[in-house]
This record gives sequence, structure tokens and C-alpha cells, in this order.
Amino acid sequence: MSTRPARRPATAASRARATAAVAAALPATAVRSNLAEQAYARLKAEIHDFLLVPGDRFSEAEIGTRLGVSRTPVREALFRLRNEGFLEVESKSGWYVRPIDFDKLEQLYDLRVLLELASVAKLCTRADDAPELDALKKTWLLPVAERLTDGREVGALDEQFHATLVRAAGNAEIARVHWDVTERIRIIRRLDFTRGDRIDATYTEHAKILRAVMQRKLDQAQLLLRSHVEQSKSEVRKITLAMLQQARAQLVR
Amino acid sequence: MSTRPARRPATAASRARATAAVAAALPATAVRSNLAEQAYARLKAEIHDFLLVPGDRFSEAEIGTRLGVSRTPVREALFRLRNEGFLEVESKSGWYVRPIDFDKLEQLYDLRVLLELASVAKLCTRADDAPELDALKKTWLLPVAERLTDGREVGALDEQFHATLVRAAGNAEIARVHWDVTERIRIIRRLDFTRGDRIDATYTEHAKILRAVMQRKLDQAQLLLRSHVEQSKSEVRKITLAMLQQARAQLVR
DNA sequence: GTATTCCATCTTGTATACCAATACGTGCAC
DNA sequence: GTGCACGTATTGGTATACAAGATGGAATAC
Repeated sequence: MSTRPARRPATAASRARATAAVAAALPATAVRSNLAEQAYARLKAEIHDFLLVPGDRFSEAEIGTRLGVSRTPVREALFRLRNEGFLEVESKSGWYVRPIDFDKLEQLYDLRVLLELASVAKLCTRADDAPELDALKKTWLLPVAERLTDGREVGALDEQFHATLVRAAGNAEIARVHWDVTERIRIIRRLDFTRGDRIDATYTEHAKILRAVMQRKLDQAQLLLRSHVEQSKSEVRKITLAMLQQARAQLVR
Repeated sequence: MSTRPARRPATAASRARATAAVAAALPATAVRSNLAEQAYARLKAEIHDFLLVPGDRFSEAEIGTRLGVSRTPVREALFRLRNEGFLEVESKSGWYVRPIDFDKLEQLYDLRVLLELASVAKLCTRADDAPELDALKKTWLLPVAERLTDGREVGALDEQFHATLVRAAGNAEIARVHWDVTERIRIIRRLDFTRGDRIDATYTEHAKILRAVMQRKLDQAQLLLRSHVEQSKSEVRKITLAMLQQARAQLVR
């Protein structure tokens, strides 16, 4: 089996969708005065939003026209996304979005668990609560009535919950690596927040973990955290399988 | 205190040294037909060899002339090195080698310990020895008389020892992160192999760790590994302190 | 002597044009 | 259907140009 994805050019429709969505998201990223940086952020967002789907092929000129910039900043953005594992280039042929590698995702989940367990261990040996945890308490220790229900919002908060736990443990390099992992699993992790019961579960599990950490119950906190992430991992696997079948169906049609 | 390093342009002497050393090292890296890739490898080697020292400032054109390529591949290499934390750019002003951040290095060492301990744990739960360990046995379980003594060689072997342990544990993503850490601490880790007694210690400690893993003595293996790396960490700290004072003395002179 | 201002120069960020090498699709011959 | 030739698209790299802004030093003011 070739590693080369099937030729599937981005459709005019997907391109239109992409342009519209990016225009809406632009104000948030446009603060940086750097065209390459903007192109990078926009392309990454398009990948995470499935506007650029794995296997899509495109050329540098195409992206340049669509984003309204020249090849120079586009190439810079593309190379960066390639180094981060999102894109791949074939010389003299073109660029494409890397296919989802489920083995790699599982390994990233395991790395994530490792980093988060170590962080919790660090937090549980502290005398006082890390100040970073205050924001988490406000977000996750809420009456059920005040919980958010929008999957997208809760998904972003979920990322922040785990990233904050790691950051609070005090090792900035571990936090950086953990954030890289977060960005690389985001594309499928988001699918986990399309179901209401998973959102509820996220709230109750985060609350339990937080309380265990606050009470310095290390073993319990680690057990809860591990099963929380493993659950997400296996849920994601199921959802992604369905997604794959759907994608295949569309191709066959 | 400003984060901006003092202006210290690369001297003509250091540039000459760099060019010569790189020419010698070129055959190893020139296999890749990509100018940007070559530039990247050469610049990274120069940084690791202290031919480009932290604080050195330079321009894209300067590098291009020195390496004999145009700005395009140079910029690609520089941006990649920036993303990896080796360089920094100031708009309209120039590039410089990032100063050594000792706190960050200590955090990287802690991350390294974390990853290696987890890998050893994985290895100790396997029934059979991972095949990757065979090469390690050949290299480290040697009669004293057959040991290598060149610090540079042993340093490279040391990197391989730890990287192989992690790779053998089977998680390629963890191995990738661990290798990134290796590359980022290389600049000071090398200083640890300038002393004969540290080279000897490396041999005996690696042998002990390897034997513990082969006998599935997890606790012992982890204890040995942790103290081995921590030793390296503290040794490096001492050596680097001396190095700093020397660098400061040169500045004051 | 010291502080300030001004100006020439340098550097990045970006655009543009151009070229070589090559991958690819298409149509044609068979 | 199969193989082949050819035109086209695409990356990788070079060169050039220019705007905006940083820098450093000279000239000036005090």
C-alpha cells in the first residue's frame, strides 16, 4: 500500500466554506502583523475544522491566491505545518493534508497520559494549591444548571483544563510538549464533544479530578485522570471509525 | 533586564573556524539533495559545536554568502531552527543564537527522566527482550580494555543508548519527543564527556542499567537510571557555571 | 563633556519574475 | 487495453526590488 493519499483536490465548495469561516475567525489572529504567521494560523484552523480534510491536495499558488498573499509567506507557513506533522509535500507534485494516523494518535494519547499523570503527582506533593487551579475551579465546579452545553466551547475548555493542570505543575517544557500533543490530537478530539452525554461526563470527571487534587489524594487523582483520558481515547476511536466509513461512502458514491 | 542579548557579531575568526569544520562535516549531511535541509543541518551543527555561540548575531544575507546559497533556503533553515528554539529573529534587525537558558535545560532534563523512566517500565513488563537492546549490549557490556575513550564518540553513543531505550519501549511519538529533548540539551551535555572519569562512570552505569532491565528489576533499573541522569544534570551544571565565568571574563577583558 | 537629533545604512518581510527539473495527465498510436 | 510522447503544472531555488523599521554614528545643541 502506497503512503501516497488518493488524489482528491479540494472542491470549490470546500474552498468557499473555508474562505468564509476564515474570514470570520480572522480578527482573532490578525493581531500579528506577519502574513506568514496569519497564513499559518488560518491553514491550521482550516485543518482542525475539517475544511481542509486529510488527503486534500493543493499547490502553493492556489493557497496564495485564496489567502491573497504571495508564495513567500505561504511557503513559510506550509513548511512550518509540514514540520509539525500536519502537511506533507511531494517534490514537483504538490502539497497534501496528511492522512489521520490512528496508531500515532494512540501513541500521542499515551504520551498525554504520561505527562498529565506526572503533573498531577507534582501538584499533589505541594503544600498549597497552585494559583493556576483557581480558574479551573471556577469553570468546572459549577452547579449542573450553569454548565455550558455547546460542544465546541466545552471542547476548548477541556483542552484548557488539561493544559492548565500540566502548566500548574511548573515545568514549562513539559507544558509546551503537552500543548503540541493537544494540537495534534485536536482534529479527532473535537469529535468527542459532539454528544451531550460526553459533555456531561467531562464535567463530572473534571470535577472529581480537581477535588482529588485539592485533597491531595494522588492515587485517586491519577486513577480518575487515567480513566478519563482513556475513555476519551476509546470514544474517539469509535467515532472516528464511523467517520471513516462515512468518508469512504462519500468516495464510493 | 532585557531579553535581548548584547550585540556580539560573529567574529571573522569564528566564521573561518565554522566554515572549515562544516566543510569537514559536510559529506555526512550532503546526501540530502535539498539546499534548505543542508543549510539547516550545517547551522545546527555549528550551534552544537559552539562555532555559532549563544548571542552571536547575523543576517540572512551573511549566512547565504557563507553557505553559498540564496536567501530562500537560508530563511527556511533559519525559521526551522527558530521554531525548534535554537535561534531568534528580531524584525528588521537580525537573527541571533538564543542564550542558554539553564532553567529550561533543567526542565528538559526532568522531562527526559520522565520519558526514560516510563520507557524502562514498559521494557520491564515485556516477556522477551526488545531486539533493539542487542546493539546496546554489544556496545556497553564490554571488558574495560575495549571501551572507547574519545569523549566525542562516547557522547554520541550515550545519546544513542538513551534514545534506544526509549525507542525500544515502542511508542514512536515519545521517542520523537525524547530525541527533540536530546538535540536541545546536546549543547551542554557534550561538556559532560570532556572528563575521563565521567566517561568511565557512563560505561559502568549504562552496564548496570542494562543488566537491571534484562533481569526485569524495574525498581532498580529506574533508580539507577534516575540517578545516572541526575548526575549528568548536576555535573553539567557545574561545568556550565565554570564556562559562564570564563565567557564573562572574556567579555570584561 | 553630554545629550539630542538626524540621517545613511542595514535588515527583515513580502512581492514578483524567472528558471530547471520533474511529476502528471491526456491524448494518440498500436 | 497498453504503452508512449508531449504539454502542462508544480516545487525548489535564484535574483531582484521595495517598504517599513531598526541601528549606529555623525553632527549638533547645550
